[in-house]
Amino acid sequence: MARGKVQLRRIENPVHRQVTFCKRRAGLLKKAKELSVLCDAHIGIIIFSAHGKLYDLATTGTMEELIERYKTASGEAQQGDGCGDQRMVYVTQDPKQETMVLQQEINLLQKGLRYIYGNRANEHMTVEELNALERYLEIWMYNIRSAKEGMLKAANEILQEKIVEQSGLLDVGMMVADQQNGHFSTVPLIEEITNPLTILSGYSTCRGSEMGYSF
Amino acid sequence: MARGKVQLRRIENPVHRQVTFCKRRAGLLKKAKELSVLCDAHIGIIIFSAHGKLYDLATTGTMEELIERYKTASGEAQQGDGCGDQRMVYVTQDPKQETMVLQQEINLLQKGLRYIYGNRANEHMTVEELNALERYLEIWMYNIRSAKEGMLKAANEILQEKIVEQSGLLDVGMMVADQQNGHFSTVPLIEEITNPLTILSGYSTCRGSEMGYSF
DNA sequence: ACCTATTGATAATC
DNA sequence: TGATTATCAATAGGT
Repeated sequence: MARGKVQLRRIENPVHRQVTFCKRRAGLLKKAKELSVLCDAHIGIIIFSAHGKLYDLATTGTMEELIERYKTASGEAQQGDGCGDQRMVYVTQDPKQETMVLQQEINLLQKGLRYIYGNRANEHMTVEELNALERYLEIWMYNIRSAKEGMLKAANEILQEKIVEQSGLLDVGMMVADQQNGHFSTVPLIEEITNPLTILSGYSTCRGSEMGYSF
Repeated sequence: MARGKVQLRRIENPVHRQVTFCKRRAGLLKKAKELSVLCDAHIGIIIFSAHGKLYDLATTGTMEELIERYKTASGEAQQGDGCGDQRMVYVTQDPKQETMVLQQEINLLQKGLRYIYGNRANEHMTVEELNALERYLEIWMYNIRSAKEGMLKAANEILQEKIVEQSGLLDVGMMVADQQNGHFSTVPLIEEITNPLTILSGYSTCRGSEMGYSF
């Protein structure tokens, strides 16, 4: 890319190769994170350096989850869509897969519960799992707050209707308070919710030019 | 990239999102192949689109091979016994009661999951439940971030020890940077931490290996 | 590590 | 979809 076109073959100079490996590896992972955020994709990347060192990334949940999902998805697979140059394996989001994703998330949540509430000596969580959990929670909070907002709006609309109907004075504050402690089952949606995991609020950038996770 | 800087957040327009997904997915896989060729790296990529379609790439052998290798390489995570356990939220003595509280919370979480993921028409949550869930999540986030900070501090201490041991010049920045995309990938750099540790009075004397952290 | 000249990727548009 | 192109982003080579 810069100062000279690069040939698409193994870099012979070991120093250059190592430097390029570091730079491009960072670039690749950054691209993956961007794709994940921009397009609701769930991406797992496994990189083994020439010397066997492992680098990995799971934009959603844990790598284990993605691997499990991969196995079931690739098991029943074929076909391709019209777009890309790569083989595409799985076709549609079937209930089985969706159920599995859900179950995996529940498992992680339960593990997190035991870890947080229980004795940490009996429950071990990797940094990766903790990060995955944190991302889940952020998304949940977003969804929950959206839902509450939606409820409030719906409540307000109903109030408005009643006010119009009666064309009279009504103690609005009283009614809203009433709804809050009661049951309001008709929950308005915010928008299409494909998969909450993917409504990632863009990852934050570390100060400087490095990209990283929010802490 | 072109005609306007892109924001790092989910693309709302479904058409744009799909187009970008196709383009960037192709770009990502191309980059991976280049990295693999240029630097002798073995790379596996798993991509699930928002609709559950699977796209994958294995630059070397099969994905299954890479996955097996991944499990071996990442499975070398270790764990230790717990050190003084901090219970930040609930302190319930009776195991039976604690179990019950846990189970209740799990039930709420699962309900929340179904609510968020599934059809909201089939799952109703009251505002009160949503509020409770939100409180749980806030507490969780606090705990998870604390745990991560504890891990980081423990990791730093180990690094410090290594530096002292060698009583020589070691490029710490390099080491950490190297780990960024490796298995410490989600742990922020040392320099970025300083203050947050004040939250963690309880962890200060603990070593990572003594706390059940898996690095 | 850090800096730029270049190349490469891609968002908008047709 | 498939091209085109104006711009932005990644990075090779050098310090």
